[in-house]
Parts: sequence; structure tokens; C-alpha cells
Amino acid sequence: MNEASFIYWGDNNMAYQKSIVTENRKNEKQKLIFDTAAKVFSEKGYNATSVKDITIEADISVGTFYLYFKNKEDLFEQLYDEMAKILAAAEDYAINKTTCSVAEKFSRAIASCLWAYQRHRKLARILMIEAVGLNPRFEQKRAEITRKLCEQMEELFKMLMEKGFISIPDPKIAALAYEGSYNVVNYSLQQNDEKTDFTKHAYALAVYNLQALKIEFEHDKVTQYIKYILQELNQGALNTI
Amino acid sequence: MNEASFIYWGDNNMAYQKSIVTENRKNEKQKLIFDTAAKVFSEKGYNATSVKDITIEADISVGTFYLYFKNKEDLFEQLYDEMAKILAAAEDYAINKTTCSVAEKFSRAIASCLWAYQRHRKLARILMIEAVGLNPRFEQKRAEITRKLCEQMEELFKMLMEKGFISIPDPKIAALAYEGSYNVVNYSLQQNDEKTDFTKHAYALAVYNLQALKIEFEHDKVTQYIKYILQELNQGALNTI
Amino acid sequence: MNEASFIYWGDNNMAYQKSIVTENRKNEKQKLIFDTAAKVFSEKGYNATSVKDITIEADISVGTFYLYFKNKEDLFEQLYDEMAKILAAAEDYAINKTTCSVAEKFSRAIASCLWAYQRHRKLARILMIEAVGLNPRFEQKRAEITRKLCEQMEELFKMLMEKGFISIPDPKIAALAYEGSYNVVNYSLQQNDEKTDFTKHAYALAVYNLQALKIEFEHDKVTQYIKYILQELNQGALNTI
Amino acid sequence: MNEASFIYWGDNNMAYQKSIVTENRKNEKQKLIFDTAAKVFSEKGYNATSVKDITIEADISVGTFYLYFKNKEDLFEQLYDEMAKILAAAEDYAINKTTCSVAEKFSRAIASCLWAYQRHRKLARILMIEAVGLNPRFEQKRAEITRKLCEQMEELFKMLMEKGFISIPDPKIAALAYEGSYNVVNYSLQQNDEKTDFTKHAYALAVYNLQALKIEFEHDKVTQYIKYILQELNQGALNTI
DNA sequence: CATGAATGAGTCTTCATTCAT
DNA sequence: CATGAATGAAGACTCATTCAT
Repeated sequence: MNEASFIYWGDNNMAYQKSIVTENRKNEKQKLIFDTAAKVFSEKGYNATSVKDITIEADISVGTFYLYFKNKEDLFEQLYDEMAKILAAAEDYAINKTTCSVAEKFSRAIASCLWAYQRHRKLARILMIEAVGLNPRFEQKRAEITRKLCEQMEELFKMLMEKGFISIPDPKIAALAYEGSYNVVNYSLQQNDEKTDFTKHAYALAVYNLQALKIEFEHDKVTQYIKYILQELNQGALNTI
Repeated sequence: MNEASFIYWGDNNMAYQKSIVTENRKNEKQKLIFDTAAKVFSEKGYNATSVKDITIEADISVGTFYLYFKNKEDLFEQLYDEMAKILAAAEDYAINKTTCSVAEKFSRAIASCLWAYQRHRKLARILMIEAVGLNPRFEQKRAEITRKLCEQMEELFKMLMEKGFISIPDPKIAALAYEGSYNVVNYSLQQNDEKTDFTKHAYALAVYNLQALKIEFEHDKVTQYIKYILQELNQGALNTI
Repeated sequence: MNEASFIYWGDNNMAYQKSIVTENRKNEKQKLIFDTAAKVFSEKGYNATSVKDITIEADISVGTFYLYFKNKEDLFEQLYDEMAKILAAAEDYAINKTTCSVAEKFSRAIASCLWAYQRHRKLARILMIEAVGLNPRFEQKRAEITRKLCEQMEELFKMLMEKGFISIPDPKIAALAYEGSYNVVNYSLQQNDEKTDFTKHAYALAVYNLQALKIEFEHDKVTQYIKYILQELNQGALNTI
Repeated sequence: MNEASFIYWGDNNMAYQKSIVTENRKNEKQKLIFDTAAKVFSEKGYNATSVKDITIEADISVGTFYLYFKNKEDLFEQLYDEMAKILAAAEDYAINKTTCSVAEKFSRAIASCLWAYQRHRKLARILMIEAVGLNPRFEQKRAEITRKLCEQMEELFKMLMEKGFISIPDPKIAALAYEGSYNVVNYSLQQNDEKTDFTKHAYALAVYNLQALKIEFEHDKVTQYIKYILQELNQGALNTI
């Protein structure tokens, strides 16, 4: 099943590398506004948050805000894109491990994304909640991104089906269901601040999807895969972001 | 496996019954505003829709609007609740069939919900998109409803696990993943107006979750279950709503 | 020289008639805002006048302002157009007298316009001062209107040249100079609140231009012409506006 | 008619002399800002031009701007004054020619001013358009300058009337009309970039006013006067400014 | 019941000016 | 001299909601 390790599975590396540079260039003030906004938006919601709310929290003047961001929506969009990049990076990292089974790749990917969601709770909330139904224009953007993400997964599923690694009636619907299974899980996990048994949750979600896709796996090994990648992540594997 | 047919599986009947009565009491004008609002909200989004937009579209005065609804948010909440009731009714109806296997119940439930989402596209969009991140208060309500829904499913899963009908590591996460799998599927299906092969989609989603839950099933029968319930629904089984 | 009386000399009658109807339709509130704005704009200048200044002076709320006018600039444009219509009406009225000499027509026209400027000092100031250099878009509009006005006069001059009534080297430049002679005169007269000897001023301006155009005239008669039309105007000849 | 040549006709020499000195003192940077501002103001209008617009166009920092000018309005006022000085110098130069007839003086003055307006289109636009209705304070200044200019002309007309060189009913109104005749002509000429037949325009405007003032003149000679002074001007007679 | 004119708090955004480096 | 980040007052405009008719 080594073949599976050569599967091409998305690639945001270029964009990601560039983002590091860009990120570094952003000066302190921009970062401050960015982080403050993430906090306030995720607490009060996009619409209920006025620019003034952000500037007060960040202890800057309104003018300064507009010095660093074109407007409120522009800032929000950057927050959204940031989280999207983080997730892409998390998945990329997880699946970049060569010479590993399909089950391991999926386990790693699922754990990595869950980890990223938990690690960046505020941004994640913006991605999952605040960005939804924001306005028609943004909704279109969100739909587009979701569509692309699912299409990539669909392609992967098609390939895996041909190779006999997975067994599902329709790769398109499977891709949608797979992606959807994250959302509610994340949303729910985010609600409770309880430092939950992360491994357990990731394991359960992985198993749910592995079973759904009829991927062969051993329960113990899945737990191992997840423990490994969580260790890597907690040791700063993605800190370059 | 008949035993599974006696499983208690949620019950929104009381609320649903009451809603019918309430609905009937609503006079023409109220219904007009309600439907118009559903249309306008789903087209322009909650925030971009002004009360005036609705009154103009419904050809009534602003004053009349406030005669029938406490305020904009109240109307929206009623729209949301309406769709929630419709979904509950759809699921209730699907699983009320006694003497049927677990696989059939799940197949029926999934198909029924998908059908309801498609049948009430505008309201569905309000539930799935517009209601998300609306404001902290409403978000709490949404979280609560989602939580209850998942808890019900969790209870069910626990019971089914004990009886050996399903095999999953964690009923809570499974419930979340199960519910989540709907969302993206529905959202995606709603985007494309293409009168898609409904049976095929419902079948694919059912199989995904049946496999995920390790429920024993025969592919042909699942298709049959779905065809049956769709027939029932299309013949007006839920028209009482 | 009677022929000159049949000369076609501009015609804003249609627009003017329509404006009467429109004007009448405008309800009290709109008129109140309109007049108040004319007052405030002419006192503080367009830019220094905030919408709030107008609403306070008119004793209405900001919302009410936007109920009657699209925005500040829209209101200003209406004020400008109003004065342009008044001037056109004043000139139209003056030259509509048939069977009169060229000298009489010019004398009447000049006196009538001067009278209108004095009668509507506030609006006149808006036309002459506030509207100038307001912004590129409006400046274009002003240039266009000025251009048309001068072109009409140019055509008239051409015709009169052919008939031998006037003698000038270039009708275009003459038209520009003729129109220009009003401006400074009006501006200057407006500055001093002194109820100046109106007849004398109108007479002097008329003679300046009659001489410039080499139109034959008798000084006593010009004074007569002017006295006549001022009498007509003061008796409400234009009150229909 | 030589007597007319000794007529005292305005005198801005002192101010003008001083300005040359001042001008020379202004260092490169100040000149750069000055010229850039003239360009930007005349293109975008005073209000639509931000200080940043000017600094960007001049490729300097905002701080540097305030190093050389007290503020935006101060700079604008200097631009205005500069053009006023240029016009005064143009007229001064034109009438400084001794031993020439009244007709020649007026012809020279008119041609010289028109020439200056064309030569300094950007500054002229600022004088004619942007400075009008800028704000109450500046409007007062403008009114004052215009008033003085007209009063000078009025004095001249009075004198010429007494000497029998001109024949008009009211020197005050004549002065206003005379000055006003420039404005629209200049404004109109400025609009069209067409390198118009300058001599022809100046001639037409001169004749209009000579006729208006009933000054005796020969058409051919007026053309000659204008050609002469334009030649002088084009050869740099005013380059000292 | 129905109307729609009136309200005014609340938001985003701009930009002239300053001042620490 | 030169810089340009920071300021914050000020202004245009929206819209949910009320209430007199």
C-alpha cells in the first residue's frame, strides 16, 4: 500500500511560503490590529463589531486602523484567508509524509486539521461562523473556496477508488460529507473550553471517515498515527507559519 | 434486526402539532410577509435586507409589517424555527415507520432530510447560511439547537452500540460527524440548480454514513428504501405541515 | 427694426411649465428644506455646510432630510437648477414681447436677469459662487450649461449680424463677453445690501452692451424699456414660477 | 490723444518687485511643491486634492510639505496671489508704454491679460474656478481684490469720461462689466485646448470693450497693437516674473 | 386595521496636521 | 532638514422602529 504515499494531495506550499515572508513584513502594529480584530470579531460577531470596538481594544486611533487596512471588510477577509492558509498548511504538512499508508495519511490529515482548528480557535470561529452569510459577495467567495476544496478531495477519492483503496458510491458526495464532518465537530469542540482528550476526538473522527470510505485500518495504529502527528505539531512543526 | 424498529428516535411531534395549529391561525397577510421575507432574506442576506425591502416586495406598508411581527429579528427567528420544524417533521416521518431495520431507518431519515432541504430551498438557506453568525444571541440559540440535535443522535448511537447495531469509538463525535455530513452536501446541492439525480445523491450520502457507522446493509435495498420514501414524500406525505 | 421682434431667442417654456407643476407637488417639508438649504449654503458655503447644519436650521431630523433628497449634492444641484430655471424664465419673459426693437429686447433681457438675480439673492449666490469649482463632476455640468447659453447667444448674434442690427468682429467672443458682463455686475451688486437704484444699474449695463454690439438706441427709450419691465416684474409677471 | 498716455493706470509694481525677490529666495523644494500643487489643484479641484496627493506627486513626505507651507490653504492662497500678481504685472507691462492712445492702451491691456491667462492656464484656473466659493474667509478676500480692481478701473473710467475719451452712463457698472467680460472668455478659451487664433480672440474682445466704452479706434490699428504686444510677450517681456 | 412620514442613534471613513525619530 | 506613522475630530448616510392620522 506504499503506492498511496505518492499520491498528489493538494499543494499550497508556494502560497504558504510567500505568506511567511509577507507575514514577517507586517509590522507589529498590523499584527496587533489583526490579532485584536480576530479576538473581537470572534467574541461579538462581525456585524456587532464596530471599527471603533477594535481600535479601542487595540488601544490605537481610528485613523491608524485605516492606515493598515483598507476597511473593516478587508481586514475580515484577511483574517479569513489567514485561517484558510493555516488549514491548508496543516493538511499539507500532514500528508507530506511519504511512505505511509492511506489510512495513515487520512488519520494525520484529520488530526492535523482538528489541531489547527483548536490551536487557532478565534480565527477558526471567524472561518466557520462569522464568515458565513456575511454578505452575498463574501458568500460567493466562501462557496468558491469550499467548492475547490471539495473538488480536490473528489479527485483524490476518484483516484483511490480506481486503485481500490476506498469504496464509495459517489466521490463527489463523499467529498462533501467528508469535509462536512469536520465542521460540526470543530464547532462543537470549540464551544466547550474543556481541554478535551484531543487524541480521542481525533481518533473518533478519523475512524468515522475511514470506515465511511471503507479504508482498511487497525485501530491501534490509527491512535499511533495521531499521537505521532500531534507530537510533531505540538513541538512546533508548523511554527514557521 | 426488527428490534431496531422499536427504537425511540427523537420526537418533535408536540411542537410540530402545535405549529400546524399556529400556522393555520396565521392570516393571509402574515403568511405573505413570511414567504416574502424568506425569499428576500435568502436572496440578499439578512443584513443586506431592510424591512423596507420586504414591505416593498410584499406590497404592504412598513407599519403593517410591525403589526404582524415584533421586529425584523423576530420574523427571522420564526423563519428559522419554521425550517427547523420542517426538518424535524421530515425526520420524524421517516423514522416513524415501524418494523424496519436500522439501515432502512437511517436511509429514510437521510433521504427525507435531503428532500426537505431541497423542497424548502429558501428556508433551508436561511437555516444553513443566513442564521450563522447572525449575532451572539442568535448564535447561542443555534448552538443550543444543534447541541440538542446531536445529543439526541448521540443517545441513539449509544443505544445502537449497546445493541451491537453500530460500531464506532465515540458516539458523541459520530453524532457530530453524522450531522455535519448533511450540511456541506446540502449547501453544495443548493448551489447548483440542476435538478440532480436525487436518489443517487441520497443513496451516496446514506451509504457514506451507514459505512461510517458500520451498519450492515445491502446496496440494492438502500436504493429501494430511498425510492420508497421519496415516493411517499412526493405524494404529499408531509403536506400537513 | 420690427423684424427683430420675431427673432427666436431661446425657449425654456416647456421645462419651465413642467417645473411649475413639479414645484407645486413638492410638499411643504421639501420646500422648507430647499429654502433653508439655500439660506445656509449661501451663508456658510457649500463645503462648510454640513447636512446637520441644514436640518438644525430647518428644525427637522437628519433622517427626514434624506427622505426628501438623495444626498447633500443632489439638493445642491436642485438649488442650482432652480436658479438656472428662474434666470431662463426671466429672460424668456423679457424677450417674449413681440413687436419690439432689438434695443428694447436687449434692454428688457438685461434688466429682467438683473432683477431675477436681485430677487433671488441666495439662489443667485449659489449659482454664481458656491457652484463654481465645487467638484470636477459639477464643474463639467456648469461648463456645459454655460457653453449652451453662450452658443444660443452666439447664434442670435450671427443672425443679427447678417441682418445688420449689430456689428462685432466675432459673435462667439461677443457672446462670451456679453454673458460675462453680467456676472461681476451681479456679484458686486449682491455684496452691497443697499437697495441700489436698480433702474440706473440696469440702464448702465444695458448701454454698455448695446454700445458694444453697436446697436442703435436712444438713451431715454432704454430707460423707458427698463422701467416698463421692472414694473411688470414687480407686479408679479413671473410669480407663476 | 497722446494725453491719454500719461494716465495713471494701476500700479502693482511694488508688490511685484518684492515678489521677485521673495520668489528667488524660495528654494527648489518650495518651488517644486508650488508647481506640483498648481497642477494637482487645477486637475482635481481644491477640495478633492489632499495634501497627500500633492506630496505623492511631488515625491516628498507630508512632513516636508508642512516645512515649507503653513497649511493647505496657505499654499492655495499663495498660488492665488501668484496668479493675481502675474495678471497685475501683465497689465502693468501693457500700459506702461508711454505715448500711446487710449485705444492702444486698452488693446494692449486686454491682449496682455488674455495672454497671461493662457500662458498660466493652471494658475488661471485656480484663480477663476477653484478660488471661487472656497470658503467664507477666502471669498471675502476674493471680493476685496475684485472690488479694488474694479475701483481702480472705475477711477480710470471717470478720468477718461472727464477727458471725453469714453462715453458711458456709469463708470462703476462699466468697470464691472469690463472686468466681467474677461472671465467667461478666459474660462471658455481654457476649456478647449485648441491652440486658437489668439490674435483674433484678443481683437474681438478688445473691439467689444472699445465699442462699449465708445472709444475711437481703427480696426486695423487694434490688430496691430495686439500683434505688437503679443510679440513682446512671446519674446519674454515678462520673463522677469 | 393600515399607513408611511419622521426619527436619531450609530457606523464607516477621510484627511489636515503634528511630532518623535 | 526630512520623514511618515499616528491622531481624532468631523461628516455623510442608513435603517429599524414608532405613532399620529
